[in-house]
Amino acid sequence: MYENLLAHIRKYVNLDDAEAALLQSRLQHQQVKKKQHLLKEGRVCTANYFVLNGCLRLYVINNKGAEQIIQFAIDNWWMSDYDSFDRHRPSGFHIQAVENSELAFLDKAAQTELLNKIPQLESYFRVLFQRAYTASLMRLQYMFCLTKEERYIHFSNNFPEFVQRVPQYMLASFLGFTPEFLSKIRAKAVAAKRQPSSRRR
Amino acid sequence: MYENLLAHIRKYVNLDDAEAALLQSRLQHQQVKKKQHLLKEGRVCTANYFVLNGCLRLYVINNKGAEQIIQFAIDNWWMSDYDSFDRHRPSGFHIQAVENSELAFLDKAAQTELLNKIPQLESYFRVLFQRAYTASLMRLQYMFCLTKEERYIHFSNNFPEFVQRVPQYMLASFLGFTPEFLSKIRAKAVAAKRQPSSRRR
DNA sequence: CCCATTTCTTGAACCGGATTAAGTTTTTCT
DNA sequence: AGAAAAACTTAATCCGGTTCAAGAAATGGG
Repeated sequence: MYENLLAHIRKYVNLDDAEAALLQSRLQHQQVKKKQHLLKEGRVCTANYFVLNGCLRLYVINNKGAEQIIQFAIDNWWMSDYDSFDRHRPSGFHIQAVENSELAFLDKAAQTELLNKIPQLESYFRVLFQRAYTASLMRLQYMFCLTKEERYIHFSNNFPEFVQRVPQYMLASFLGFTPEFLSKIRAKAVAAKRQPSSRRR
Repeated sequence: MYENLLAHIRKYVNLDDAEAALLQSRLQHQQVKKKQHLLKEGRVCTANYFVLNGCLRLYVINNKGAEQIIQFAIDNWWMSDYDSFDRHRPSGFHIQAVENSELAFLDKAAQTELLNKIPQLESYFRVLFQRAYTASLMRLQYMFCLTKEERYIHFSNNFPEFVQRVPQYMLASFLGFTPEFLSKIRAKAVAAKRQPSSRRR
């Protein structure tokens, strides 16, 4: 059980058998069906979720009542509202399954205990948060420096499998534009493929 | 020396005298003048900087040749290109002093040694990166959900001192719009203040 | 297998904010 | 103090992308 998670942790730090056993004894397992919520706005986020397989999304409802996707989590990613989780404050986010998913999770007590008893986990999460922060700054850079069309092209070149995996309207939301505009970009790309010479005129 | 930094660390974790002494022995000190660079695009980032006082900015040159500010660091903030720093890869960023600033910094060897010898520092940085990541997701949320004018108003309500501290064209860049547009927003705000009743018509 | 729901597409009208260009004010340096 | 550089303002024009509306296609649950 949780072999994928243990393997993921061991890519970054060493865990002896006792530590792995302790960790496994505190991990909880959850199956969620597509569209099932793990967190709703106004509730306190009580878990740090690890996606064994499947896909989650974290989103807000904006002032026009529309869903705005802030983050996705796929296989081998952690997801939580860390501010709500750590400080026991009501969350402004929703977390929902995009696909039927299999999750491992730690509640707050388990997370705290494990960080105390297994110092390597502090290293593990330090590295993960450092990378998540770096990735998030890169995302801000793309938001600032690229047009919406360029952002879509860049993203679909870098994560072609992911583009196949989620509905287009969710991808549009994540990239910061409308589904209608994404349709237009794709229509343009198809037209360009059909008559490649026209791109050069 | 470095009392501010030690105090900052001790807000999050315990450090005994020996650990504090070890840390201080590895910290280096640097004064930088306004506009002086700490990192230029194409170079490897060799330090993790802590701002004792002053202000730094991290920016890129976009495809139109203009500076795009990604992040600021003021008193008691760490700043680095962590990807470049950790993996010894050429950076795509510039780091420059916005004001004359006093810095403490750790080079890669010192950072590695200290993280190994003082496990609490892993906890300290884990917490800081977790918060930085959370803050960065909030920033993405504002980028997605607010108009540029709303973003300026929100930011200047939340960080009024900071708005006073940096040139307007840098603030405009950080918030993702042009200096001309910021001028327009401010002109509008002044007009509204002069004739408050007109806001209600 | 079929109906309901979800997702995707297309086009016309519109708008938030960029661009360009010129002038003004403020700061800095000697 | 005086000149140069840096920072800010204003206004006209333009465009990337949204909004709105309606229909078409795909998906899925009973």
